[in-house]
Amino acid sequence: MNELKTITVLFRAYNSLEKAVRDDIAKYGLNTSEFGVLEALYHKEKLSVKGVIDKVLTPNSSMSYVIENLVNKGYIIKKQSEKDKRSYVLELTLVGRNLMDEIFPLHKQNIRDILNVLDKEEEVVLQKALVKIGKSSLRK
Amino acid sequence: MNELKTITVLFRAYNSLEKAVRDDIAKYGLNTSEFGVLEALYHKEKLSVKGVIDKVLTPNSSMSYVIENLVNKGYIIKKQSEKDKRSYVLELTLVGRNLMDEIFPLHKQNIRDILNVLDKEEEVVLQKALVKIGKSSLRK
DNA sequence: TAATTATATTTCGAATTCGAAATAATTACA
DNA sequence: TGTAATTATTTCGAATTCGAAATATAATTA
Repeated sequence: MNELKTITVLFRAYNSLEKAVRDDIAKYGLNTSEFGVLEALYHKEKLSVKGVIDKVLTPNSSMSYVIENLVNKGYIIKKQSEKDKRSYVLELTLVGRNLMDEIFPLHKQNIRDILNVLDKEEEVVLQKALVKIGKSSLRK
Repeated sequence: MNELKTITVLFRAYNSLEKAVRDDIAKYGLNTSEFGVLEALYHKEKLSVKGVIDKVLTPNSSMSYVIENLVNKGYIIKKQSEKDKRSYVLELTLVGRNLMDEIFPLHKQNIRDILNVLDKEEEVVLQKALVKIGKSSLRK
């Protein structure tokens, strides 16, 4: 059949899923990049800028901008590291944490509602295949 | 385990795959949106702007811009439809077609090289799961 | 046929994204 | 130790992306 079908359906699935997430998160005045940073900090307490970059999919040149916006919105604080003065440590503010306490469960449920069209086994195979693809595309 | 693992690996797989494609196509001075339009026209001969939009993932507000660039680059022509004067018909120029004759097989091979980490069966399951997810996220 | 609704496309303004180069601090190593 | 290489982050400028509103034409309906 069509040799590119897999990439086509992957791109489509990503796009509609990403849009569902984007629309959901937009209700709280956040975009996907911002949410990614908040999510990373929500789970890790403290992270350097580099630490966040390693967790999310936003390139460093965009990250400064994203972080600046989050600081301006009052959701995170940014402090120069004592040990390594090149580095800046990020942390949620109380407001940021409260926001995530509110949003995160809804976000998670929203995604689960979508993914629950898959049965358990199917989801596991999917995960494995996607991990393989992720690695495989890096080697190019 | 982690309930969000599936979306995480999906986003990662998409990102690295998309970057591989982007870098590949960038060699020819095209971005992903532009390539999507050329690809649609490469297979369909003629399409209206709407026809293209229905095939690719670019929203209409961005499409005008993408099309304008492709016209300026000399890869497509755009002509008002006789039947329906709201509509504009797009078509590859000879230059555009030659370009695609050159690029498309390489692009296809590039993607197959990445996807061939999957065995046949795995790829089929993946496709099915992704189609389900695509539909499921639209219903939100 | 006039008025209404629907469809195709563009415009607008603003936000986001990117790669490449710059800056600043740290580490390696000759 | 001094110089080079590496790492963390930002800046810059330009391109791309988006949603919402506008425009223009076509189809529907009263």
